[in-house]
Amino acid sequence: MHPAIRVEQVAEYENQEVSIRGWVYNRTHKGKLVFLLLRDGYGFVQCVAFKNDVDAELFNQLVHIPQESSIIVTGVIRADKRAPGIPGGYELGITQFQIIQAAADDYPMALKEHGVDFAMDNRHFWIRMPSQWAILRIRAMVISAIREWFDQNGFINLDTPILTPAACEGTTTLFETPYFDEGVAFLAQSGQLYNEANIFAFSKVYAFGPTFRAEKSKTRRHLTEFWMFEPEMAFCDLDELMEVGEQSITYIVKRVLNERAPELASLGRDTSQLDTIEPPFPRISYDEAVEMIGKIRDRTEDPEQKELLNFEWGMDFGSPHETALTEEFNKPVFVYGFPTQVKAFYMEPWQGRPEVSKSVDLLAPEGYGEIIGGSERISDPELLLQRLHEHNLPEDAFKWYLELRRFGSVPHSGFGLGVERTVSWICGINHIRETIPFPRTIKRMYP
RNA sequence: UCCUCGAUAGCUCAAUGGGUAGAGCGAGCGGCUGUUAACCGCUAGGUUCCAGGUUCGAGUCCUGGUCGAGGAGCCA
Repeated sequence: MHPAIRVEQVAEYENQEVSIRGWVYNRTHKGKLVFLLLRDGYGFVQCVAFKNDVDAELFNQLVHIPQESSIIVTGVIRADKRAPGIPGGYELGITQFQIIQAAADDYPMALKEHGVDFAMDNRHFWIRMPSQWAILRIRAMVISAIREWFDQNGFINLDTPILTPAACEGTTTLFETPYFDEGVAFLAQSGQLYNEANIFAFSKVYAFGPTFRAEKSKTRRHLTEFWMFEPEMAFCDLDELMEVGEQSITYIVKRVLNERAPELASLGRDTSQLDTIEPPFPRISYDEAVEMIGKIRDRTEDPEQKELLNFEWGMDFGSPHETALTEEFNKPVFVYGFPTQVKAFYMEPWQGRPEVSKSVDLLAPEGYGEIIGGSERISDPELLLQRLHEHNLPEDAFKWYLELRRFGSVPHSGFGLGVERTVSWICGINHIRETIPFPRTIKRMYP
């Protein structure tokens, strides 16, 4: 009896007869020879039949099987350097095959380049193609790795609500939905405030889930629905937070390099850019960053680019600034100590410099931008209340949040890691929309 | 909200100064024993995004609109 195997296991079954269940990704025939490129969800493998080796009816069926038909194919695995596939290098010599369903002959996704609009309209098919399949396999590995690292380092996963009351920051960038007699609920932009409650019961926690932003951002780095991984730690200052950031990011990169090498190779990713990722990451202050941007601007020839790099102390970075900064480093870089005025109300001020907050962003290399944003949180109840008022936030909505500071307040810190931006960077791809199975952007909700 | 660009066969694109709308891929049929998005031959496949205008004649020029893309702003 031959075992049913997964394509990723082919190397273990060399010279054995096996079955593989999957779909016809491509078919090509050359007279008395037919090749099927079969995908089974775990990889892509070439299957071959010679006309003289199989019966005439079977050969005829193979020659005519439509792309995307679901089949079970049986045969002997053999090593062959000519065999394409992921991982490739092995092929199956067909002895039997069974058609589960012969696909219709008008499958829309021809094996060629497609425009953005067409590819996105056919996202439900696009994810079958090797590039998208590889990216999403890497996404899953990134998520597994994040959870592994935090689970192994004393964190507990406690997820936070998606439906939240009016609160946090202004409501202009929140999606709202009717909520029974309460009026409206808002889709969460962050689980942070609830995370802060959780640390006083569990010390180190993380939340992982979707977040929603109704911003009209239309760039390669933005989605309206994206996934964020948010750790929060009691008894933790900004330096310790950065250590957690660099260690967890390094772990993620190493896991992907080890476990998803064929996928990275199929994407054409230059992994030499990732091999060097090791702690410590460079840490530069906002003040130093402003100075660096000024120098970069001074040596920039292109007047348009020069204009984009205009900057003065007190502004928040735009994409051009982040990109210019990260090009100076070959590792992710921490920028810390942003001006209080551009950051959220809950960030702890710098000791002796109240105009600066204990905040930090981690910028990915190669122009991929901010992948982590975090801070040490205000632990003093009086200061927190004052900041709420300064930001014109409703005190009663934050009653529970303020109460946290009255019963066992401690220095604490946390950050949010954007999963899609991290996957974009690791995969080296151009647009964030390819890093999530069904992206939601300002212009698209289908499929 | 602003700037720029685009829409022609199922897909990716071409079409001289305004003069019969084409190619490759995909699909169907046939040929070929090592293909890598194979190759070769044949066949089918069109409301040129929509509405109006100019003209003997509009894919092409003009006006308005729709949809999409890239970027900026925005992104606690």
